[in-house]
Amino acid sequence: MDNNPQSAPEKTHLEELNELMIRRRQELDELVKHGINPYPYLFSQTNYSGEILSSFKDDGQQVNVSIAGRIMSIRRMGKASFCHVQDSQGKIQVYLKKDDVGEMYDIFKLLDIGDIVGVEGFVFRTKMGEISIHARKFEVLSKSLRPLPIVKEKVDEKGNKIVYDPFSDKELRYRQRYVDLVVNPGVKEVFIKRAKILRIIRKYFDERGYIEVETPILQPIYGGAFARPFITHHNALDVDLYLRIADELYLKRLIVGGFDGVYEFAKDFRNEGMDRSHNPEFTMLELYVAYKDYVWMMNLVEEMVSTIAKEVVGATKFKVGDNEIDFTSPWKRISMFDAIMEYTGKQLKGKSEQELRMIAKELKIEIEPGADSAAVIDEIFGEFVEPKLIQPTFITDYPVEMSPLAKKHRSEQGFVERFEVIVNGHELCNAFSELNDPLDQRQRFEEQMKLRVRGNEEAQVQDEDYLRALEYGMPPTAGLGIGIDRLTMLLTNQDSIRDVIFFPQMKPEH
RNA sequence: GAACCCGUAGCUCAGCUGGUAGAGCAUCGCCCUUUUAAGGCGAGGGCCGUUGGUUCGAAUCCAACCGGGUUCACCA
Repeated sequence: MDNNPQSAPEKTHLEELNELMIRRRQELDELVKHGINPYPYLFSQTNYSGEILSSFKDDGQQVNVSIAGRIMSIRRMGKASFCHVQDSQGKIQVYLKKDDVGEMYDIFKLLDIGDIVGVEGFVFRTKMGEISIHARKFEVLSKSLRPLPIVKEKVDEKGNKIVYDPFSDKELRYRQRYVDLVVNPGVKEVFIKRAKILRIIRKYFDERGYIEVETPILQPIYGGAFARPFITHHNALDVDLYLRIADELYLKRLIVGGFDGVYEFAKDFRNEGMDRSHNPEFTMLELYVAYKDYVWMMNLVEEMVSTIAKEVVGATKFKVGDNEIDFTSPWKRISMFDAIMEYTGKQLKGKSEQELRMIAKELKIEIEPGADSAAVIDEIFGEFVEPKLIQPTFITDYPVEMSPLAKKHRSEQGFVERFEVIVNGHELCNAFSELNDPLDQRQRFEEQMKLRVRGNEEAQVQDEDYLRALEYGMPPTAGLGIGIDRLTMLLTNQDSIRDVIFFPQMKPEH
C-alpha cells in the first residue's frame, strides 16, 4: 500500500479529503492494480435477501443463490470473515473463507462498509443460528469512497432490535437523503407507503372512469387558492409567470370542455413560511366530477380514505401520535357555525364584521386590523375548533366570503356548499359544489379584488379566461383537493412533512 | 418574522466553575477459518460552525453572523 502520498490531498467540491477518504482511494488503486474493475457494468443477481431468508428450510438441501447489495458490516477473523449485505429487501449475512474463495480473499480485505458487491454461494445456517450465504465467489460492483455512518444493531432475548448510534442528525438526514435511506430502513418504508397511496387513489379513480390529466405549472395568472406565489420569467415571451398554487381553475376548464371526471396529482408551490406541515412545494390531488355535488363528494372521500387506510395500514382504526384515529365510516358531519357553537358557545350566524370582532375579543383572540369577517371567523375556528377535532370530521357550509370558487348554498343564505375534512387537528381536504354561475363568479372575483386593495396579498386574482370558460357553460360539478403529503403523514404516523418528502426544502449548504 | 435550544473526530456523544481535547463505533497494524454491538494487543485521526471581543490564556465567557431543531406567528 502506498503510504507516502507525494501530493497534497486532493479536494472534492464540498470539503478536503479526510483520512478515511484518502484510505478508500488508496484501496481503489489497489483494486485496479490487482486487475479488478471497481466499477463494472453488470451483475446477474437472481435472488434477494428477504426471499432467501423466508424460503430457507433446514433440510440439508443445498440451495445456490446470487445476490447484490451494499456491505453494511464486516467481522474479519483472520482467514474467514462475516459481513452483512443489504439489498432492496433487507440484509443477509455472508460468510467468506479463504479456502473457498482463494485469491479473492485478498481482494475482500480491500473492501469496506459501503462497498457494493455481488455474491454467489449457498444458503446455510450458522452455529449461532443465522441464515447466511456461504460465498463461493464474489465481485466488486462499486467501490465506495466515503465512510457511511455506522449503525449497529443488536437483537435482545425478546427479539427486540436495539439500535446503537443511530444516524439521527436531521440536517444530515435531509440534506443527504441517500445516506438516510441506506442506514435507516424505516425511511424507505414511509416512501413505499407513499407510492402505494398514490397507486390506490389512481386505481380508485380510474375504475370510475375519471381521467388523469396534466395542466400548466407555469401560469400567467395564479388562482384556485389563497397563497402568495413564486414568480418566474419566461425569456422568449418576456412575460412573468407564476408557479401554480393550485390547478383548480384549469381542471374546471376541462370539465367545461366535456370531461365528466378529471384528476391530477399536482405539485403546487406556495411562497410562504415553512414548518412541520408546510413545504414550499407539495403535492395536492384535485378531482372534479360533473353532475355531482358536495354531498356526493363527502361520500366518495369517506369511502376512498377508508379504503386507502385499509390497504396501506391494514386497518381503518390505528394510532397516530398519541391518538387512536378511526376512519371507519360514517364520519361526523357538522356545519362550521355549529362546530364553533359547540366549542365556544358563540353563535356567529348573521353577525356583522363589527360583532364578529367583538366576539373574537371576548374569546381573547387577536385579529389583524386588515382582516375581513371571513378572516375573523376562520381565526376563531382555527383557534378553538380545529385543534379539538381528532377523529375525521366533515366541517360543512362555510361563509361565502371565505370561498370565492364555491357555489352558493341551496338553502342557507350567505353560505356556500363546501366541506373540509379535519383529522388529528389538521385539515386533510377541501371540497365544494363548484360555482358554475359565471355572473356570480365575476362578482366573487370583484370582492376578492376589493380585499386585495385592502391589503390582503392572498386574495384571489380575477381570471378573465376562466370566466369566459364558465360563460360557455360548466355543468354542476363537485370538486375535491387532498393534501397528499398530509395524508401520507397520517397513514405513516410521521409528524413532520419533511419525513414524507424525499428532498425537503433546505437553506443552501454553503 | 420572533423566542428558546443546538453545532466538538466519518457517525453518536462527553468535556463548558477559562489552563489549549476525550469515549464508543468506524479507520490503520498484528493475532484470530461459524462471528454477529465478534474478540485481544497496539496506533493514527480534530481550523471544538465562522468572525470578532474579554483575558496572560477561550471548545468553555460575550457579540455578530452561518446552519439546524423546537415552539409561536404566517400559511384562512
